[in-house]
Amino acid sequence: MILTYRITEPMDDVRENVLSSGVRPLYHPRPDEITVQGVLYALSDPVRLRIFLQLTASDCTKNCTTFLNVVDEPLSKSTLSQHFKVLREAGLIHSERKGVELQNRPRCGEFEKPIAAMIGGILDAYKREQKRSAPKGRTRGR
Amino acid sequence: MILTYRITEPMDDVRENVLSSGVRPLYHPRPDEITVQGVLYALSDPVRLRIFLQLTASDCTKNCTTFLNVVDEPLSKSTLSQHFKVLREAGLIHSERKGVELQNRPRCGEFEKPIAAMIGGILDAYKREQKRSAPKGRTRGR
DNA sequence: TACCATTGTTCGGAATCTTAGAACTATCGG
DNA sequence: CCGATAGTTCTAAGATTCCGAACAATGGTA
Repeated sequence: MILTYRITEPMDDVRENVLSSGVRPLYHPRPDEITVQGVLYALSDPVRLRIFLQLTASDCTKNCTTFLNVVDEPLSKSTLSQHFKVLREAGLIHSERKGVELQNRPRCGEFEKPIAAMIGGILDAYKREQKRSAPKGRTRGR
Repeated sequence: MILTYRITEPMDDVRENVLSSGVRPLYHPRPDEITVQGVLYALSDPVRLRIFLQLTASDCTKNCTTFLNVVDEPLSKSTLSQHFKVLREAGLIHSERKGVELQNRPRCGEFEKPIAAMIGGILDAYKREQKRSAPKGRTRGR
């Protein structure tokens, strides 16, 4: 996906300008800065697609750790952190620091019309696909 | 995107089974084998998205060489070949050998409903985005 | 049949991206 | 202040992607 989507600079550069505050501020693009290509790239990864789906499905905000087991093999914290950054900088989710954790929610309400329609189509198709492959003897309850 | 989308085996393995016919047969998934994830991955690359858009825009088939300059920097033949393979194996295009060249066309008519809607949404949003960014002193004609 | 031009594929190495573990920052609760 | 928790950054290993070069298949021409 090339450098087109490297939005943030190395930490050293940041510290120089911000006089060492420690944590990098969270970057969120404006709705009109959200691109088709950026969204497709963000959702082209199975982990990120599932995270985004689950965030849109439930109406509440969720922290990152919630998704450590979003796919079969458990992910490392650092990988997850990276995935959230990609989703955030593509404009798909909003993240807010709340105490020690990060509250993440989808930005569905903010998308411009065509982007909103596109994302709706993606989520819809994905949900149907899931529904079709899942229903094999699901043990109800525990 | 991991090996999930490595559909074809190394050439040596192929030759063993096919008793050295030379060219690998072109793999096309059935419509019901086309996945959301596969499509998103295929279109997450700027080159492939543009190729696909241009194939759907014009109604005719096009060979690979046509797209050597689909983005600013000209691509190499080998890279282009790889991109077409990805689009084909994701189920987005159909390729047919016709003499010395490959005729490529989008498979739009074949997609299952949800996938078709998803792809429609993507292309629509992408077209609008292009339209918005392009209109700066376009020299009409030559 | 031999030869050459054209189109696309495969191979191999360099460049780039992704991942995970370790070290680190920041916040909250005793 | 100390320990526990949640995320981030760094770095090195592993995977992908890209290109040039060599190759394969077809078609035309002699």
